[in-house]
Amino acid sequence: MDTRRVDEGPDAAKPRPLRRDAELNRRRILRAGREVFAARGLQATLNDVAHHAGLGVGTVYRRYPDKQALAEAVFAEELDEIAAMAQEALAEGDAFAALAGFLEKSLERATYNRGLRELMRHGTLEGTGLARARGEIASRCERLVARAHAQGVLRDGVTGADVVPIAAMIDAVMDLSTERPGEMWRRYLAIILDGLRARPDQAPLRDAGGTG
Amino acid sequence: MDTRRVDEGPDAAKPRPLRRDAELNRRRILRAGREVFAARGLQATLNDVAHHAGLGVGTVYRRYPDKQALAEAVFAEELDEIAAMAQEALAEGDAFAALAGFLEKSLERATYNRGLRELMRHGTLEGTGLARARGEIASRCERLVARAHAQGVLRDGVTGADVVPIAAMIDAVMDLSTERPGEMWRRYLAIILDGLRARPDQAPLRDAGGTG
DNA sequence: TCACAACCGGATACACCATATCCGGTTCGT
DNA sequence: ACGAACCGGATATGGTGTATCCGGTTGTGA
Repeated sequence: MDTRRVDEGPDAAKPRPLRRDAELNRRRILRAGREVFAARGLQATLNDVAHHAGLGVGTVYRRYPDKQALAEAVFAEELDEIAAMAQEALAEGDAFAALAGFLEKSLERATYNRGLRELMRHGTLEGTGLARARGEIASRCERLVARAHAQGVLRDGVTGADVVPIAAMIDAVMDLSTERPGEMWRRYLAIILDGLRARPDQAPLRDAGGTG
Repeated sequence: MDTRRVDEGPDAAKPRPLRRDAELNRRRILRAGREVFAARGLQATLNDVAHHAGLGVGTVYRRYPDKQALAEAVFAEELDEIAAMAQEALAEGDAFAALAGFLEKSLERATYNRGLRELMRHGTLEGTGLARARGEIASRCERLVARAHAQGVLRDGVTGADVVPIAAMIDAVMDLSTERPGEMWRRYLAIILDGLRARPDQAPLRDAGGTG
């Protein structure tokens, strides 16, 4: 029997604070994870992360039972930062510029973050600890789009759900170039944004629903 | 000394025709390769192909020393078919419709062909047997674009080199949906095409050159 | 200062996978 | 009918990512 927790509530689950060195290492691991996943993508190994953090593999595995756990911790932070960008965009006056600016800023951040890009390409995130942040981003995109529609600057039929595919498309352009992504993607984002703008003579945009 | 080839030219390199059964199997393999690469992508194994062809692994390895060899044979055919589509498009009167139609048709073909999509995403193809077909497609795209410019229907600054990134973008949309690609990509192709169309008030398209 | 729990390191066991070969048996071509 | 060409697929090989284990070290509270 474990007597140390006898006075905590039934399901307290309050993890005792880490020893000082352990806590320091936890941060090191998180930071290394961010850097390694950004540089080499999600396929990077916990061994890679450990080495990059200057720690042993065992140390990493003790703190994060597997890659999934570390990845969730890392990307929860990053997605929150993107959610914050969306929030800022909601403050801008020109709704089209707000939407465009959000896309540009968030994609710019993704440029040198392979892990983030792989994540947003495979989408779902259901059942992971990232669902909350993802939902927040989605709902803010929805509002961004609604605002633009209200101002009449966005083509009829455009939806908040269009943001993810657009991001995926730009990501594909970044992937195209060997080595570093470069700035080519901005060209294509511009093209897409022009296709999204409301125009007088416009043909109706085809249905958003369907098989995928 | 090999007396059988004594009267062929210095570097004749004319492979003796295959035995009937071997030739039959060669075709079976090629066909199976097409189907398997289309369904499961380039990561499919030669063992997979062999099984799908109803043949032993050894049979496949004898004909095609490795996956690369088979893949080149398979995709040379497929790229030639796409090159033919571009050729047809060059005959159409309306140059914008021709370009749009070519993109739509070729991407439609890619929809259910994972291997083809992976190929066009990674691009280069340099140093493979596919470089020729790729070059043919590229030059026809160039002509398609030039024609559209001549008719004044294409936005200033659009290049033949834009075709590959556009294809990559649509491919990314197809990848987004779990399971079969569906028809969603047509929506985004429409958006992009609208962004490509010449318009009176248009801002100049940003530079095509650069780091990638 | 001491004692012990918590922690560290990284060699290593494990499981998985694609690749490619080898060779006894079979079929084709002459 | 004879030999060359061919077939089949079990299996050797090498590489990779995952996760554990345990002897040695360090932080912490008494």
